[in-house]
Amino acid sequence: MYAVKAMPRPRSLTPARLADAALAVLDRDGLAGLTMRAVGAQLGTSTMGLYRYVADRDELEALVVERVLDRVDTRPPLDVPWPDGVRELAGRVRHAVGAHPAVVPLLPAHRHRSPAILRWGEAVLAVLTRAGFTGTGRVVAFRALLGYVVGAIQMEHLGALAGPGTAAIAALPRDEFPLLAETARDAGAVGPEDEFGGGLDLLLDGLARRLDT
Amino acid sequence: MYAVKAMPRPRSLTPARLADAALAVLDRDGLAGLTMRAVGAQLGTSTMGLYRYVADRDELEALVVERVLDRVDTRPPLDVPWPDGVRELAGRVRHAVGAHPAVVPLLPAHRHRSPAILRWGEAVLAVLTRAGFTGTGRVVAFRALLGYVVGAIQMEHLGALAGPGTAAIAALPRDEFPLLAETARDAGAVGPEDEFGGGLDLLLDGLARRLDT
DNA sequence: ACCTGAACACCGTTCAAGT
DNA sequence: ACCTGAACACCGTTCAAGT
Repeated sequence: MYAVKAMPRPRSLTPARLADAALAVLDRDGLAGLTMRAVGAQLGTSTMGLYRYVADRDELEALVVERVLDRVDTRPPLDVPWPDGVRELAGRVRHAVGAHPAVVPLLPAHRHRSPAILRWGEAVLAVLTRAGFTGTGRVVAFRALLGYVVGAIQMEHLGALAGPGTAAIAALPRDEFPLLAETARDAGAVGPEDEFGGGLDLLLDGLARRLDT
Repeated sequence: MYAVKAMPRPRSLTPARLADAALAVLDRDGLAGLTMRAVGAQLGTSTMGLYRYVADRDELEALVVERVLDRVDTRPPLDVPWPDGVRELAGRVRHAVGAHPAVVPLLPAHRHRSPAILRWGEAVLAVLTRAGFTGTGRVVAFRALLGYVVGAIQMEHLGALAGPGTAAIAALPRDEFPLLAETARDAGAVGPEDEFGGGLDLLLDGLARRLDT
């Protein structure tokens, strides 16, 4: 009979539980409320307990970002025309982020290291490659889509034209910003969905032209 | 002879000097180093002295953002074909931000309230309007351009494909992210200038198609 | 009127101590 | 091995006091 190794005390937390708690705090109290102390309290453990699972606050943020993005389905839709495939993939990210808007300010800084976003990027590239993009053309296409999706989602949630900012802009001095005021008024007729989709369609049309020639 | 009002002691600072000092700190020490204490030290005044010119840290950040964006020429280029006009305006913002990359993380939060960005938006709309865009089509065009410019500039400086991130991505497990690895390798042949311009051209082509029909 | 320094209520994180 | 609380070095900001 072998000597039984002394059982180490089981860890009381899991990365998943930590991520859930941090996201709950973020949703409830916003980014300013997301502190190590608050997450500790949310879990009923000491603040310092978190450091057993996470090296620092930065890693906690990465965990929250991943918790949000991990939900997006990253299987490439290859059974539809490629523009529809791109629309579908872009829409999935937009939808996942829309469920937790407080995470938006964290996205730019943590995008690189997110496995979920990497999987999503691979899916976008699968669709683009199937469509016929290669080499530097594919690089530009991919970067443009990524840039647009990142920027548009941010605009939607930290909104200038859409959302609460619209009214403020529509009230701008008409003599100094006549076109901006007019455009803000017109913006009322365009929902956030159409705004996101409309801009994406512009990009997709531009991409389609590259494929023709 | 009138009684001379007691001269109030002249203010020792100006908003411009404050903005300059804050930008100098930001350029030197990065966003984490931009503190009220550091800016006070930079000016040789007390920390609390700043509060006479700025309500809080948020306003200090807005001042820095404005200091960077105020340099962009916002006269609409109406003497060239409209796509060139848009390229020119987008390039000016990109150039101004490129001179102070540490300001990038501050842009999304302070974009709305920046007079410089409003003037820039007015110029973009002038070009678009001259090109023939109106109503909701103009709204979508404007928002798409804004979203792309914001997103692409952010990508360039917090970079995923371009910059230091590229090498990391190129070293990804080839079996899990084959297309991402391939694309990152191809990205070496595309400079940041071409990447920004190439994506913008896609958008402009899409916009041109809207005008034809 | 303008500026200052001490003090307060927070942070993230180090570290020695508990079980 | 795992968890804790006190303590440290920072923040932004309030407030009473100085000239």
